[in-house]
Amino acid sequence: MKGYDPHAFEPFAVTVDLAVFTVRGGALNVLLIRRGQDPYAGAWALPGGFLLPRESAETAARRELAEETGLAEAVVAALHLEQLRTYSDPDRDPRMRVVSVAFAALVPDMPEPVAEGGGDAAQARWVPVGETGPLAFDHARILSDARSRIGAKLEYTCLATGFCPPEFTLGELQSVYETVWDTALDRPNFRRKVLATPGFVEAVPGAARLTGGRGKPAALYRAGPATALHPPLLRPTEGHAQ
Amino acid sequence: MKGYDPHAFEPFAVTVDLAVFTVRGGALNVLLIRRGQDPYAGAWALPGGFLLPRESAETAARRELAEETGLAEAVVAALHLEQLRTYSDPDRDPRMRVVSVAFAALVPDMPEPVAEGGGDAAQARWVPVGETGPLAFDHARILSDARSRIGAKLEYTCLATGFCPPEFTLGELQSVYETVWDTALDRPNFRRKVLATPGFVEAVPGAARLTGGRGKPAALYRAGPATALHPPLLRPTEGHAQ
DNA sequence: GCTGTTTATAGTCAACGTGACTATTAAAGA
DNA sequence: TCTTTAATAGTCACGTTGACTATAAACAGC
Repeated sequence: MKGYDPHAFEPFAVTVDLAVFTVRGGALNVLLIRRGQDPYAGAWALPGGFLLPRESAETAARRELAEETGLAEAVVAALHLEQLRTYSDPDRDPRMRVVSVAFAALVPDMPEPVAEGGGDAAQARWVPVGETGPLAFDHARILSDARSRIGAKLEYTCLATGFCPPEFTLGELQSVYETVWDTALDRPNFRRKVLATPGFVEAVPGAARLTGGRGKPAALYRAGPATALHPPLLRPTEGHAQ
Repeated sequence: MKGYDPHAFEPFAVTVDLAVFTVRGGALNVLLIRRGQDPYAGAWALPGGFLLPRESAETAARRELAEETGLAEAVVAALHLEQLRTYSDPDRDPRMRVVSVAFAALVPDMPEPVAEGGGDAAQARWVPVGETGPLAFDHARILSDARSRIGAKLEYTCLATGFCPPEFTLGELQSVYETVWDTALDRPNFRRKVLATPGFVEAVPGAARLTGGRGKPAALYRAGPATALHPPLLRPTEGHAQ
């Protein structure tokens, strides 16, 4: 089955689809674009597009992300981008056979809703997950898969810092967990756990942020070199004992 | 970028590649086939092949698995098959642009090395991971990714039973963990943990296997309905405290 | 049969992580 | 100044886990 006779295989179109998440106003938001073209014209969809002839899926995903969000290439190159899975149902696109590699990306809360790429995608905006209406193609399914993957990975990786600006307080980090998991966490316990995990966060030498907040000023932290969380930070009320 | 102008995208070939694992003789083995055709002819490779026009990647993976192993369709349909990730480097195939969706599969130790599918693949055999020489394409990378994914999933899922026959002893289950992780586990502690996890295994009503073994006969268990392991069964010596 | 080996199973104990709290400190707003 | 809000410090009991020891039930060899 691995012969390379040109008639032995079917040509497919290959796309990437991106579930780009951010935490905004106490809710987990996802980036959606309004489709301007034929299948599902006018519907909201995840950003994405076709692979160029010499692009890998990851390269294409970062390119699309830069185009769609208007972020600088250097910023996009540093973002957490994770391949989710590939969707290949024969009928997932009404027109033709399209195989799509889905990615999940995490970005800190961005100043403006979003810029717009070329003249192709009509609009782009942040929408709280759960308030997205029906989406084009199987994008609701992709979004659902991405959401649960991100939630699960917060348990045993350090990627929560990907939702935070370069310097952040432990309160901000905790609210990332609380927003993604949609649960409340005990503040002292969260703090104890995060600080007890070597390399998760590291204190910024001097400074404590006074201005905006209306409580005791919090210390600032940066993301540390660790990527995994051992032992994991399990979310509560997830149908398990202890 | 999501227009459907037929000239807007490049056609790709799409394949599936399978990392099929089993535990044989105290080692984790992977199923390899010897390529009979042009690119990398004579080299060992993971089984796989092109998607048929109306197949999803998962359907194609199960079809290839059945063809390559000679297992009955019903058996293949019940196996644990998990999408790993998609490999899309532009140069991963020297001939053309091929995007491959990789899967990992777990099978119990099978009686015979393996049957052979059509007349296409020259040979198929089980090889201990780590004793595979160089592999065709980027299959060494895929195998490596599959191996670490399987090892990680043993920690927080119940899929270890996928390596076991329908009825098994706790000693056999433990040796699956020990083989995949390549570490020794304390037997009483392993037993306590497995039995304390509701739905992981359930005792077979009557019977204890006496024949083959040369110690006290062990009780037989079946895989239970649970799929997740909460709290996880963390592997030791993995660079973390406790 | 007896004895040693092998494996399964039972049980103990201390260390650690975690959930549930309470208390204190330091800012902003009334 | 007093209240409110949030950060930080600290306590305590419980459950899980790692490291052990002990017993039971088979077989192999003498």
